[in-house]
Amino acid sequence: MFCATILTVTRRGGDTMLNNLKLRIKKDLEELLGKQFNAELSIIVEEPKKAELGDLSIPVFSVVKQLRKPLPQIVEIVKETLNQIPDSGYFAKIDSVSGFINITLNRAMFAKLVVEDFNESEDYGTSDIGAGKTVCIDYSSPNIAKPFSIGHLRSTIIGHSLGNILEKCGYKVVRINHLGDFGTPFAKTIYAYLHWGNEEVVKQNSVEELVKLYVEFNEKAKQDKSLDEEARKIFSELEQGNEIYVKLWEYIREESLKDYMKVYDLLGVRFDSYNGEAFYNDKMQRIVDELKEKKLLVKDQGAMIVDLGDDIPPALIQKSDGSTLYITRDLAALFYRKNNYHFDEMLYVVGNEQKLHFTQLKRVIEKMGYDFAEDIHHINFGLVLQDGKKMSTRKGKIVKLEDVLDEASGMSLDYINEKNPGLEDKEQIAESIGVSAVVFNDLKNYRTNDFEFNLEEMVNFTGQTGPYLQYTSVRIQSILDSADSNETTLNYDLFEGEHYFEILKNISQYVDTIIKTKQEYAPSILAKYLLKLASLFNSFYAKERVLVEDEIERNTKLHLLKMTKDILNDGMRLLGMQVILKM
RNA sequence: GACCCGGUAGCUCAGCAGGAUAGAGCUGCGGCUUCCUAAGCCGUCGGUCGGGGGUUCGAAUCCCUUCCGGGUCGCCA
Repeated sequence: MFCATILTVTRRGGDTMLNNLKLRIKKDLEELLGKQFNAELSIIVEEPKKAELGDLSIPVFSVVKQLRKPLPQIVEIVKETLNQIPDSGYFAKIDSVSGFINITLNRAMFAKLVVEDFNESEDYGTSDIGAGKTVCIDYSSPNIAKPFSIGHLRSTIIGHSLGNILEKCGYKVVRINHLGDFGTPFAKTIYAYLHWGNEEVVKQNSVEELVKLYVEFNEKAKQDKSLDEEARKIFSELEQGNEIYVKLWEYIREESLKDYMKVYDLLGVRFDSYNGEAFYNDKMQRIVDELKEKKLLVKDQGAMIVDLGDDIPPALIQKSDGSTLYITRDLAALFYRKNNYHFDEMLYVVGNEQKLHFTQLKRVIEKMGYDFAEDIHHINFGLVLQDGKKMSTRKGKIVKLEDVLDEASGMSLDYINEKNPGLEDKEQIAESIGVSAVVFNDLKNYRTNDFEFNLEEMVNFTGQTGPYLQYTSVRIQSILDSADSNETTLNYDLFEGEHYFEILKNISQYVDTIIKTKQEYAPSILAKYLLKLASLFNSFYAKERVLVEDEIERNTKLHLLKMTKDILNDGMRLLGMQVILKM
């Protein structure tokens, strides 16, 4: 009877069953107790810290306070009331310990619900919170003519992963690589190429050579201040459509993109649009005009600015020489996206250091009188550190992401040669492990924090790492491969066992975890969840033999394993990791 | 100087819409393989939750203050 209700609610709300149960208990208790005492009460239903205490827990201190009755009396009243609610059929036991009422569920009954829900669901973990909504994500967005460094890693994988997670929640996702293919730095490269560049050499090794030229420019500019002036002039002319510069621009952009695609292929990252800053070159005047019309633009020290109030600095829209700035192009991009993709949310996966820029961007939109400022989210993230310092260079050289990925793959291969030398497709698998290790190492850390990039730790591939997840999945796969798959009935009583139930409970929380991950735009939430699930399985594996004689027991275990593996694989996919079958 | 972010075990990090004895991984130490992949599992050592006040029955979590580290603050992106 209740199964039906719960399953319906699950489909509709996208919550896990355990969470649903919590919410219902909360609501029912508040209603019944409220009626009884004519008071508005807020009941907390949580999970006890220690599993031995029970499956659900209700601290009653606040009730004691509000109703001004002795604690033991309140405990009795709440217990009594708990027995009256419709869900009480799920309770196997209700205890109380020093102000906490602990409920132990009828685990077999609960397990049946979870298993049935899993079986009936086509893609477990999906929800409809994003149905009919579109989200644009601006991520990766490297600056052209520079190597794809470790610094671009975070934006790329956080953005990619969030895209996957949003799709899982039913959103339509538009992935945008807002290439930094414009601006003064770019003009510097053009100047250097024209003056000191060698066409043949650049053709051979384009990006590397272009970077050399850019560096050379900056070194010479230190001596000769007029060079910066020259670059600004070139940029201004490029903006006006100077043919030579435009042609050069196209060439450099093409070559750089080719280089980046190698990394994107390695990571499995794809975009719907590669429209970079330059794309908006002819779309900015409209913005400037509109700002003028709305009397928001003022001249200040020769530049055109929008005043944003006392708490933040004004936004610089136009330089003294009339050329545009970063925010001008971002405004143009924003309106273009709003008009073409009709987004419900616009996410910018960009580092912490640009916080002010996005605050200004939102404020300008508000000042212009648009209501979608609140749909703009800066998905900020911290630095990648090495030995506590920003990891952009190593021995003075920029750390290329490709090199890091190669290094990780190489280490994986060493490990395979040591552990499983006979493995087929070793190189391919080593690459999957290495790349995924780097990806996971990033995503397991909470976004906004800086994190330590520790190659040493990745050499070990042990503990809270990508390979740990892959290994767990592979282990399960291996068992499933060697088992006959004609499933019969399951013995739900087995789920009374702690190590069974813990896994099952986690499985039931998958949807919730994904939704929370979306709400906080924090893939680390999903990453930590997967580690927990993998860890629970590995403990189970050490304790229980799966392929036992008893058919029903065997099938029950196999089914638990299959659910676990499906979630691990799906979760890894959402994070942008690669799922492998053997290692 | 102003604003923002961080400070939890030797190291890397969870926990922070207040709740039970503060958790993981790594490292160290000690165990586990006649049996489904030991990249695993189990045990153990290790903490004034930066310091000091306050609110509360109860604070790592909320408020104030202070110290330390990082970021940002008009013609870069």
